[in-house]
Amino acid sequence: MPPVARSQLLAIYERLYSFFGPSGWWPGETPLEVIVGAILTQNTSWRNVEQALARLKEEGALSVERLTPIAEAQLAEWIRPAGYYRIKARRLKNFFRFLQEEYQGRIGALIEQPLEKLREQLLGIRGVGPETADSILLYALGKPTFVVDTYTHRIFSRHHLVPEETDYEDLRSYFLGALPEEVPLFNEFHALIVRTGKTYCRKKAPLCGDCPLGDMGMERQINNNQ
DNA sequence: CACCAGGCAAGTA
DNA sequence: TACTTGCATGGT
Repeated sequence: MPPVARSQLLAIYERLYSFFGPSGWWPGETPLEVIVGAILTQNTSWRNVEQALARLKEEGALSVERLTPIAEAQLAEWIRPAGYYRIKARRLKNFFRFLQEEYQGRIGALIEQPLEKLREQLLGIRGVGPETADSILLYALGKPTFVVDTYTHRIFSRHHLVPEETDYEDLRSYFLGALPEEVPLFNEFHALIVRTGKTYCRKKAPLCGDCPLGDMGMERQINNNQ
């Protein structure tokens, strides 16, 4: 039996959806913009990423044709507001090299590939870890994977819904195993988790008293204390 | 001023 | 294998 039972997980989803309403994620107009945003937002506030994306649009550079051959130093300068701009320029170039070499620069060709093969390929790119890979798969390509992030771990471990030591792949497996395989559900659930984390589950100043999850998870905590 | 944000990889023991 | 550190801007 997984740490999070199916019925409990769906109840949590319903609670969050009732509280926040639909999220409309991912905030990006094209698959390419979603992919670039996924790399730029690594350990970085979305507000900063927006500035970098806006700059790329101003420069007319937000396309596969422009980004594939672009000079890394030039790209770094344009994405500077997103932070870690040198390493992220390298990571973006790594992605576009992969896209060119494996798929002739065609994002449409990615979508035809099976989920697990594509996930392994993305994880093989330097600078694309599990969260970035799953974000690209779900939000840019519409594949049925679940995106885990720091908020997922923080919220679920704080509510004693999973053990503190649960890692990324374990959390992803729990969600995938407990939820019906529906892209819109995976999409909305992750968005709701991030919205919950931003408002009610910060690293400091937790504000757990006002958390929309209320006391969901307390039963498990009592069980653990037996 | 300190701390944090929708990670990831490289270095160390 | 299991920690630790570097990467960097911008908002609270």
